[in-house]
Amino acid sequence: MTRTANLQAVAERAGVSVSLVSRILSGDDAVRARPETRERVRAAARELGYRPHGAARALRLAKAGALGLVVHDMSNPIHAEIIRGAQAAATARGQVLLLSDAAQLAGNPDAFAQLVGPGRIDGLLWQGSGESYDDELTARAAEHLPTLLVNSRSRAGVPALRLDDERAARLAVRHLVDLGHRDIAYLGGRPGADLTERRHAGYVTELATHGIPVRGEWTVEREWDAPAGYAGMTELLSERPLPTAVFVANVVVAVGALAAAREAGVRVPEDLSVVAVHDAWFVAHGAPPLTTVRLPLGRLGETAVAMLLDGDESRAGGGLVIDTPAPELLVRGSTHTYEGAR
Amino acid sequence: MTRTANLQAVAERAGVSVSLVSRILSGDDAVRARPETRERVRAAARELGYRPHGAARALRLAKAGALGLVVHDMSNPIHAEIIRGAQAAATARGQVLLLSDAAQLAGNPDAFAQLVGPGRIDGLLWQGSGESYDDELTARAAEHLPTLLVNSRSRAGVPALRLDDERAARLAVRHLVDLGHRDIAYLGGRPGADLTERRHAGYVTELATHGIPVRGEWTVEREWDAPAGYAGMTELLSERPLPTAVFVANVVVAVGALAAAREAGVRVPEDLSVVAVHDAWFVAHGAPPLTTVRLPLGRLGETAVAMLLDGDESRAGGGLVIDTPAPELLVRGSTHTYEGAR
DNA sequence: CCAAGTTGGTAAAACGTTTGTTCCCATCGG
DNA sequence: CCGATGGGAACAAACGTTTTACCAACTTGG
Repeated sequence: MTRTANLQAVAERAGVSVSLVSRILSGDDAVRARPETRERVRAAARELGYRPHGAARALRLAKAGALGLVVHDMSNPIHAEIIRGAQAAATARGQVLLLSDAAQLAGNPDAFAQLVGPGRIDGLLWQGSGESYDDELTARAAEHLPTLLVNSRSRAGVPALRLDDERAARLAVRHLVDLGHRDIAYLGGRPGADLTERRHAGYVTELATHGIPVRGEWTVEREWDAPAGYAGMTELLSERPLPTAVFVANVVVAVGALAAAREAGVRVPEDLSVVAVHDAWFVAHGAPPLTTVRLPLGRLGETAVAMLLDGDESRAGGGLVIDTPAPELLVRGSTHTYEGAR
Repeated sequence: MTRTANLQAVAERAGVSVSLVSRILSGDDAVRARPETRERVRAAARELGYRPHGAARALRLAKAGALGLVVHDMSNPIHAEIIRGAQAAATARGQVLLLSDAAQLAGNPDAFAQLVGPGRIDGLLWQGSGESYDDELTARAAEHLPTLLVNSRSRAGVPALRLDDERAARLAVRHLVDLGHRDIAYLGGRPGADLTERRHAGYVTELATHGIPVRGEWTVEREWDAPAGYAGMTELLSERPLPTAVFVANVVVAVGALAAAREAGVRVPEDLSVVAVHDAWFVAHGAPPLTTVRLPLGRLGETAVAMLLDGDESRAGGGLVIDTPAPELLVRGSTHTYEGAR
């Protein structure tokens, strides 16, 4: 664990000044040096195993070379997908990614201050969940740093990037309609969250397009997790008349919903068709394999990083929709033609 | 986005020197200052919204205040659990976590150099997958940084932390034996990976304890993902005689295995009992809900961070097993009493 | 032969901290 | 009355970079 060589060590070995080494190694073409000198410097750097000191460079350049990424639940595969995209974009552009958890940050002011303080990160990506502290923390961060909300509409004046949730919802609902369903329920996420609202809007719009009235008792919103999906589906199954199909606003919720249907003895897809927004590897292997609408989550992460690095985040001032690639319907085993009254 | 105040600004406002401000704000009790001076300094800092500059501090202290965490697949819920634990421990101890992807690092030497170079991180956690580049990269990192392999045995001289896989395997197998099964197959992960080897060892040992011979054709190893589980189970189901129970070395593999059984018309648990290592939220809602053995993955992440921060990583020189809390059997719906010959 | 330009570099400041050392002044013991 | 002590604070160096400004030695044109 020997102390790594710095510029001065390289300079001494090559018999030149520190400043010359810096310029040559950083590929500064404006500097005038003999080819043989350049080669000597490079050789010295190589021999000593020189690697630039991150903190020193960050200090001098007033650029951390890092981006912060805050998520509120890593075990959610949806978020993992966003992280992966952000990670790839950051690495490709020579930046590192600093990961943190929203709930932990909310409970630890010092950690938050450290993260958004000067000299740590050059920009912040926030994948919240609509918790009350999200707005406060992101607004505070935005005072000091380029900040971007991810998978959300713009809140508290902070720019945001999101997906075309309404279109995804319409695609899913239209699939059900195409199969002959007219009694279609909506199972959402946390009430009031804009994700569920936008997907509900798509659901309503698509039904209207086909002249199908919306029944209030077939709209249930609980939370973004599987237990909520279980409870929500249980509630839907207590309604009379029963719907013949359910549009679920999130694949995680759908996992719980499928379990509830199974326990209630309702067969999917024979008795009830189910389609959900977002795809995840494990629902493709479920019983039944779930029909889903895939959205470009990875692209969302990539784009967010790119905008932050390009200082372009104000373009998303009022919220910006990533709509390519377009939402894609993946038909699997949880949706089925409506066969008429049972 | 105004430039944040530095120590000098605070010093001027309080009418004292920079060094005094630094000492007072860092709570240095050795410095002698009048209480009124202290208060004046603190007030000035508060009014100007002073927050220390991360890079400057890192440079001066020769401590980055950050730990690197490299994982090889974020969408794996097992890894998410480890990350969560590491994240919590790091935040609690005032460190930030720098996340990176093993495969991306392997393909991008510059990114790797930047990550492990001086002034970025004080230590490295590596959650690999047994890829060939893992050994090389971790060995290189270990030359410069305290490095710890996570969920692996010690490799290439790099210290490692792992869970009690053998005990977990024995617990799972014993559960099957207790249910009356004697024809128990093993479905593992990537052949040669030490994770699958240790779990296989537990399987063999536990069978031996009960005087049950091991049948070679009932041991199948493929990969650590669901498609491999599907293929592996399909292979097992082509054997004659059929086993009455399968111990699956990983919950992700088990998801694919269950799908294969379903498609083959083999009922779980009536025809075949299945138990897997590791727990994940979505298998609790599956059909059937999967019986699993939970291991303290979060604790693994926490401990790794703690050891790195305490400079204790050499204690794990030859590999160290985290065995508390103990593996826990979660009996759900995928295991069933053996009812005798079918 | 000399001024001007070019070549090949060097010196030094600055980024914001932390910390070992020094300095001034008042008080106190003798 | 004088040296020692200690309280209260300032000075200055250092961490490793980057970058602006500068300089010495040649070369060249007239």
